[in-house]
This record gives sequence, C-alpha cells and structure tokens, in this order.
Amino acid sequence: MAVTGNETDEETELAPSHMAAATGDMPTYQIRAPTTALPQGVVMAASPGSLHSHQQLAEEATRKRELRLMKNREAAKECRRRKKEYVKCLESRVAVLEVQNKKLIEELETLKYICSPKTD
DNA sequence: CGGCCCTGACGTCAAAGTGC
DNA sequence: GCACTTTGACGTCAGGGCCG
Repeated sequence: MAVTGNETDEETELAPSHMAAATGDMPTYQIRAPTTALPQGVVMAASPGSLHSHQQLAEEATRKRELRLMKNREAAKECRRRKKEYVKCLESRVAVLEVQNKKLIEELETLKYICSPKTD
C-alpha cells in the first residue's frame, strides 16, 4: 500500500481515509484486501438472461438483498476491527510521545541548571 | 455510470457496573 | 436483589469514493 510521502518513521499507523481527507496529513488505514471468497452458504445467481416470472424476479431481488446485507455485515465487522487496531495504535503512540516529552522536559531542566549563572 | 466497498450514524441487545 | 446506567458488539442504512 503506497502511503503518500509521510516521512516520519513511526507514521506507518493507520487513519481513516475520509478523516485523512479532512485533516490532510494522516495516512489511511483502509487496506483494500484482495477480493475474498464468499462466506459459506452464498450461492451465486443462476442463469442470467433466462425468462423471469414476477416471482422469480422477486426472489432474485431478495437474494441480492440478502447477499448485499451479508457482505455488508462482514465489511462492518472488518471495519470495526481495523478501527480498534487504529485506536490501539494511536494510544501506544501517545504513550511513547508522553515518555519522550517527559525526557525532554527533564533534559531542559538540567540544561537550564547547568547554564544558569552562579550567584555566590 | 453502475456496482462494489468502506465507514459514520443510528438503533438494538446483552453483559457488566453502580447506587439503593 | 433490583432498577438503572454504561459499555461493547452487532446489523442495517445512507452516502461517498473507487474502478471497470
């Protein structure tokens, strides 16, 4: 997956694509998986182009709807899974940055002390 | 342009938590 | 123990983006 030039090493984390559009600087966590096999129980349409009665058309519509709902169900699960992963990723990054920030503050205090003029 | 995928929003449900 | 609230997972819909 090609991430558009975000150079910081730790910036491989995921971000919602539409949020990325909003903020303009976050990589996407949307990963287009290769088209997966249909879950069990899915039967593909039969005989396109054959004559259809009203009932057949209705059944076809129902079948299509159920197939769409099932696919969307799976997509929603996957979407939530990725989102949780993304949040975890952000949380761990926050933890790292907090430690880093603390160290920098300590370093600053040390340098201030070293550089301060001695008054006695 | 139609079909498909992704995801935010919303409603529902069950389990866990809380105050009484 | 019970009523109420919170939390997490789920299914569905709507709408935008992508691709052939």
